[in-house]
Amino acid sequence: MATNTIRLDDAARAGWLYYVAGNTQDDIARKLGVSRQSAQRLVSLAVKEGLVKVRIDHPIANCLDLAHRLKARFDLRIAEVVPSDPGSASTTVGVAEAAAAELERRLLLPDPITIAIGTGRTLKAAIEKLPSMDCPQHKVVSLTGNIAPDGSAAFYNVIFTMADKVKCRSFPMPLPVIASSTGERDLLHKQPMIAATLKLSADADVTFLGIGDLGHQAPLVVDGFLTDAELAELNRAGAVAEIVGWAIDADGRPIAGLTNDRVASAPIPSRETSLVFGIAKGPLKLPGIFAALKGRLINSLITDEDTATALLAG
Amino acid sequence: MATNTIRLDDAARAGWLYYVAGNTQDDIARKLGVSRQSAQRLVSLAVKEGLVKVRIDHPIANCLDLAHRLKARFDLRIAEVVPSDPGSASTTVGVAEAAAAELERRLLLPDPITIAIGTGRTLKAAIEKLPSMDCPQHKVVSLTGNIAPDGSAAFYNVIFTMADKVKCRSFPMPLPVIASSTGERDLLHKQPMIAATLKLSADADVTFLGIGDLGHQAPLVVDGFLTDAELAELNRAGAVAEIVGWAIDADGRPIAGLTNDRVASAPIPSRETSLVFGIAKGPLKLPGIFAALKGRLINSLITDEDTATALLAG
DNA sequence: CCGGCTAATGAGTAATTGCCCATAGCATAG
DNA sequence: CTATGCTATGGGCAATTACTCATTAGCCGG
Repeated sequence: MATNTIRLDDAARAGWLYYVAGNTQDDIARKLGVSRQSAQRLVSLAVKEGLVKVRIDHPIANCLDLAHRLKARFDLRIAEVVPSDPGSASTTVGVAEAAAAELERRLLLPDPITIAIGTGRTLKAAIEKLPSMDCPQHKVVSLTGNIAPDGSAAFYNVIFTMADKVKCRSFPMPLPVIASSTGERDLLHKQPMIAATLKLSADADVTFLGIGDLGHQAPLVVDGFLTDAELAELNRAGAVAEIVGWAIDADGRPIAGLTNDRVASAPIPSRETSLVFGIAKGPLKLPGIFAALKGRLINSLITDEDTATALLAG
Repeated sequence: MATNTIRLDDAARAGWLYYVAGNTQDDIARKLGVSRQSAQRLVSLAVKEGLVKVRIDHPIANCLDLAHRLKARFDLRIAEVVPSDPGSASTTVGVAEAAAAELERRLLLPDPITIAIGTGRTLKAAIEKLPSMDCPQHKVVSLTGNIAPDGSAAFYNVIFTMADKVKCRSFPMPLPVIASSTGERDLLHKQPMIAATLKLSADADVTFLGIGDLGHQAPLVVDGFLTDAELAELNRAGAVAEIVGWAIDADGRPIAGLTNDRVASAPIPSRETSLVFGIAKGPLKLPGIFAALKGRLINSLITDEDTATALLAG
C-alpha cells in the first residue's frame, strides 16, 4: 500500500516536472534517478490516474454561441457546450470534464448545499474527473437505488465513487433500481430511512442527471435492470429514453404504467426549486435530450457542439 | 483583429482536441482541415497564450510536510510548497501557478474583497497565469507607484496586467516608486486621490507580495529605481531584501533612513488584518524570505521545496 | 531449495512532435 | 506595375515520446 502511495507521489512529481515545469522525460529521468522508460511510465501513470488536470481557458466562440441559443430556445438556466471531437466514439470525453468543473464549483461553496445525483456512464466519468476534496458541509443524495439485479452494488450508481473522492455526507438509496412490483416499491419507499432520503432529494439545490437511451444497447438492458421484452414493450409505448430509470416519450412525458410503475428511484427534483443539469452528448442520446428539454424535466444542459447543433435544428 | 481572434479560437480548439480529447496533431490537422505543422503551431500557440492550464492534483507528500512545518515554525496562516525543478534557473515556474490559483480562488468569491498587489517578476508571471475573469465586485490596489525613473509606466508594476486579465476595479498609484526626497514623497501622499488609495490598501483583505533581493543583480537596480551607490549604502546598513521598495535587514526590520525615507509605496498591510502572501523561491531570495518571516511582515508563503527546506534549516 | 508467478525493467523500434528553412502569398510603398 | 518586406505554409529532419517484447528481480507456496 505504502509503495503504491510512493509510486503515485513520484508520478505526481514526474507529471509536475513534465507538464508544469516543461522538462523532457529524459530530464525527469535524470532528476528522479530512474530510467527514461520509467519516467515515461510515471508520467503516463499520472495521466491515467487523473492526477493531471488540463483545462482550456478560452471561450470558443461557436460553443458560446450555441450555448446562448440553447438557453433561449429551451428556457435554460445554464447551458454549456464543449467542442466536439469529430469521429470520436466516446460519449463522455468533454462533457465529463465540464460536468466535473460545474460540480466542483458547487462543492467549493462554503455554505451547505444538497446535491442530487443520477446514474450512468457519463456521470461516472464526470465524477472520476473530480479532484479530491473535503467538503463536509454538503450533502450528496442518490436518486436511484444502488442494488443491481444480482444483489451486488450497481456499478454505475456513482454516489459511492463520489463519496470516495469528495468527503461529504452521502445518502445512497439501499433499493433495487426497479422493484419487482408496485406494491414492493411502495412498501420500500415507506421505510423511514428511505422516506427521509427521498425527502432530501426533493429538496436538492442542484441535480446532475445522465440521460439513458432506450435503443438496442440501452444501458438499463446491458446492466440487467430491464429485459429485452420489457424494453420492447416500453418502445411500443413510445419510450425514447430514461432518466434515473423513468422511461419518457419523445415529448418528455413519463410513460404510463409498465416498468414506470415499479421504478424505485426518487422523482426528478423540480426545475422550479433545483438547478437540474442534464449531462449527455451524442446522436444516441439526442432523442432523450430533446425529450428532456421539451418536457421541461431539466433546466440546465451540458453537451457538445454537434449535439447542440442537432438540438437547435430539431 | 478579428483574424487574431479566430486564430486564438482555433488554437483553443486545437489545444482542446490535443490535451483533453487526446488526439494526435495529425488527427487535429485532419479534423480542422490544416496541415500537421499548422496544427502543431496552433497547439503550441494555445500553450504560449496560456490557454492551456495544467494542474497536478496530488498532494505530494514531501511538499505537504514542508508546508506543515513552515506553518508551525513561522506562525503562518497559509503555506504552499510546490515541487522543485532541480537545475532549473527560473524563479517563477511553479510558484507563479500556485499564486495564480490562490488569487483565482479569491477572485471567484461572490462577496467583494480588496486585494493589494506588490510588484516584481514573480508576481507578473503569476498574473499572467490567471484566466480571463470578470469580477467587478472586487477591488485591486497597487502598493507601489507605477512610474519608472524615465517617466514611463513601470514594467513590473503588475496592476495593469491584472486589470487587463480580470475585469475588476483597479487602483494604481500614479507615483514614482522612490521619490526624490522625503518632502516630495510626503507631499504626493497628501494628494486626496493618493491618500484614498493608500487608505484602501491598508484595508486590503488579501495581499500578494514579491520579495526582491538586494544583491548584485537587484531588480530595483536593474530597472533603474536605485543607483549602484544607493544599493551599496543599503547593503552597508544591513539591507538584504526589499518588499515593494522597502529595504529590510536580515531580521525583517526596515532599514532606518536612506532610500526608505523616500520610498513612495504604501506600507505593507498588517498581518493582523490581512492575509499577507509572500511569493518567492530560489537561493537568491532566501535571505529576503527568511527576513520577511522573521520580521513577521507576511503571514502566508508560497515557495518551492528547496527553498522551504532551506528556510527550515536556517 | 525450487519452480512458477507477477511486476518491474531496459532494449529496441515505431509513432509523434518540435523546429529549421526555403518558398509562396500578400500587402504596401515607391 | 514592381520591388520589398512581412507572414504563413509545408517539406524535411532531428528530438522526443509511446509502445512492444524479452528478460530479470522479487516473492510465494510447495
